[in-house]
Amino acid sequence: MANPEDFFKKVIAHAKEYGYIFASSEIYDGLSAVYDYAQNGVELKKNIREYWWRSMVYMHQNIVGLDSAILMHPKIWKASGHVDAFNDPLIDNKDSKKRYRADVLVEDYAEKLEVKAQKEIAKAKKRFGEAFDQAQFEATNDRVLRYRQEKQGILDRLARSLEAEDLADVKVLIESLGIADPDTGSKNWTDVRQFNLMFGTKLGASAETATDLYLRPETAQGIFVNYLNVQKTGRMKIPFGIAQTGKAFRNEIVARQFIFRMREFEQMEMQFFVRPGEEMQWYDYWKQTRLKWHLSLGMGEENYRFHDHEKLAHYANAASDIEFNFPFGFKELEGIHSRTDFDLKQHETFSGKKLQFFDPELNESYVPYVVETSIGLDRMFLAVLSHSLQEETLDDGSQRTVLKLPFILAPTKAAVLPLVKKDGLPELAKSIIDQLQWDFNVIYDEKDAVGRRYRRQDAAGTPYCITVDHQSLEDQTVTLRNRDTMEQIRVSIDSLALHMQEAIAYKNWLA
RNA sequence: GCGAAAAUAGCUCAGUUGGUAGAGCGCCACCUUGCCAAGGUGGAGGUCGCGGGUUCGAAUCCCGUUUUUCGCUCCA
Repeated sequence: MANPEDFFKKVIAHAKEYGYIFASSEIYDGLSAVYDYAQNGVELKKNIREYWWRSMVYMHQNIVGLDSAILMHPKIWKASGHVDAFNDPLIDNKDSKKRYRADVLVEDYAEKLEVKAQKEIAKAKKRFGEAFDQAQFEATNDRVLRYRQEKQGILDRLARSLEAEDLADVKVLIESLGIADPDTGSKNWTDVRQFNLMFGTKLGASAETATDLYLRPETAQGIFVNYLNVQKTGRMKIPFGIAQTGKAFRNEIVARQFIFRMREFEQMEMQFFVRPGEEMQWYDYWKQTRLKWHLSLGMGEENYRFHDHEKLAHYANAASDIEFNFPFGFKELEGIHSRTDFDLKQHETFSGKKLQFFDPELNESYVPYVVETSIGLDRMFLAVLSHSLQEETLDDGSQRTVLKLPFILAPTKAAVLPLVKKDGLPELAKSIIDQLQWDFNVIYDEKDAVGRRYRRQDAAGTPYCITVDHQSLEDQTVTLRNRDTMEQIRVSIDSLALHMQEAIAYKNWLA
């Protein structure tokens, strides 16, 4: 299908046309980077969530679920580092129209001074050869001392300004140092502005007494602050995990690429608590286990890859992404992080409560290490949807648009179609609906020629079409058509549920 | 948030130098056909993204604004 950009547009158009995703608040011109899941979208999303939940919670005896609140005590975000880390001072260059983090610009400048100092040291080393005493040189050389002093002065002032939230002074600092746009050399800067990436809200109805709260920017913290409750009431022994799905919110500066990056999104996270020192083997275990889960959906091994992080976040000692081949290239779909004991330790400090686990085998208490798997449900949705949308050329040269969703994830499992809408065929078709709808999401359609109805279901992603014809009235058999092969088999009405069950059994997919 | 482009029916689009909107598909009803989309007849649906301005008159010209797309910046 043409080029990736056009294809991505097709995915978006298809998502709307077939009732998967609508822009939020559309009749009011929409709300930037917020989307609603439509009648089919909500089913697909629910099925993906269920597929994840079963693999995590039901298939692991030592993993249990949790549904913590979106609103949490504001101190949690202090402890987690989000209040600091999600506050970036940004500055724009008016000429190049590029945006930078103001603190990074200053830090880069300071780093250049260090580079100069290092050059002096290297020069001296060359000059003096074997006899060179580096420590002594660094302590006495005027130039080195001056560079280092200046560097420290700049960093101290930056730290003071940021601490005091004096953004004007950060700009003064940038101007007085003559820092230029690294790309263009322009020094024409805007003011420094603060961007808070967390959504704020208020607890309490009256404005005076209200407390400032945040909508959670990740679900993980709800697990950390509950871990000991779960461990005790569930009699969990390390290693064990807690899984949770739920909404999280971030004020992304630029939200783009359809549902890939939204301001309100849903995460599926599992925090696995392990003995300190054993985190790397569990990290490897979860990397492999999670990749296996993805591959079980049959969307092609070549469309996944690991991306190991070089630069680690403040809380992690190892981190890797599972990237998926989206229409706009390989992008992060899931993250597997070894979070150490950072979060729990932080919560011990901020709450003043002990968050230790007593390990009876070792006969000692410790704060567990945590290995996290965190996947964006909306991203997974986009991965499934974009991979499934295919344009086929049939043997007779005609075209067909088919949404080849994994059967187990498809919103509607079957459409029941009377060949004609007379002679009692609709009545029989409806009685089949009555029978199947206890176990499957099925729909009825009698409009238009049957071939047309097949194509309509193909485009909507329905795996099966069940057609009732005149023979059905005589021998209680119908045809069962497979979306992907377009092949039909004649089966008895009684055996329909069995055929379908076989095709969407978790055992046959997850195992 | 900055820059560029776009916005007309559910979708894809047309609309000539300004003279108060059309097509195809889709949708609904009826008729006809009946196993791989696009038969017939009839019908519903648009104050041309929104708000101002110019004009006797604006979908069309001007300004602002919102949203979308692309590029930049950001993305534990």
